[in-house]
Amino acid sequence: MPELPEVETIRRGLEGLIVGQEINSVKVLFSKQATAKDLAVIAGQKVEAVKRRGKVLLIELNSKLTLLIHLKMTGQLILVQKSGDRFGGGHPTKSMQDRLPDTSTRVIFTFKSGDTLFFNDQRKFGWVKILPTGLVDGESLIAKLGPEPLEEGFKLADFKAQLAKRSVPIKPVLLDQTTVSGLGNIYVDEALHLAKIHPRRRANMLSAQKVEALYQAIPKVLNDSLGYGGTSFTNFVNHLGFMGDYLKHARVFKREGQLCPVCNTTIQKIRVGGRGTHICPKCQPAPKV
DNA sequence: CACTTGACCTGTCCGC
DNA sequence: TGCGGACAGGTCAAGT
Repeated sequence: MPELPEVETIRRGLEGLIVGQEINSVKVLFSKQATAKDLAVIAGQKVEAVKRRGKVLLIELNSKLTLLIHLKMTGQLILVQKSGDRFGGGHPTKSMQDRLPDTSTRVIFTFKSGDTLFFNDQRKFGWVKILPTGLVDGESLIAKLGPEPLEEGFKLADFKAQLAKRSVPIKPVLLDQTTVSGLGNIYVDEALHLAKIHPRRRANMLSAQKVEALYQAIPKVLNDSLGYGGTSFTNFVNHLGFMGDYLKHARVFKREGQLCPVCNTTIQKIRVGGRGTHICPKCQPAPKV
């Protein structure tokens, strides 16, 4: 479930807290998601930058190595700081300290400072791996990613061309990371509602106006969510263990039975491409087919 | 090649 | 109360 806004929320949080810190040790508790032998080399290295590509978090280390982390659906990355009062009261360091590690903890990174970074993942779909920084762009998943929707490289003309090539419903096209990177089930539903497009409309049948509305809706919903610290409805928490607030402000996602914020029609939940999908039947009229 | 389906996992919820 | 089954959804492999 962590999509672009959730991973970016974690990235921003971690960036301010671990850049410059030296890693002391790494403990792998579940070897299918991370290889202890490979990760051992990062002991003694310093964090130089925390980046993101699509939904993948990239922690760059000195000696030109990068730690790649994908949270998939239930992954969490939580930093427990040694000194709980370093950033003033109120953050959950104390309680997280008591709670972690827990049964979903898969990897534990310990810093020289005494801070600890926990990679938790209830469903074990996520992964942690280490690569030479120069090979990150060629990594199988990253090499295929489409443009970052919040950056300059996301161009209307390219987006149009991508959609024109696809005859399937627009929803799976947006979920496909090669079209645009970072979207998942939440923000696809939100963007399609904002653009007033039914998720079953064929991508190559959308009018130029609809494609443009969608092109604008995508960064809009992502930025809105970033402003609320992402979306939490099952597992997502940020780098300090806090939940995101976007769901309270969502347009349609997880709101079946409630009223559309635009026209007050009852929101429905349907299935598109095997995915639970939320729509306003009035704002997003079904294609004729 | 374009597209669809199943697998990977575990916790939760629903109906009986 | 317990149990089977559906469901949650990101990505990849294998299928049509």
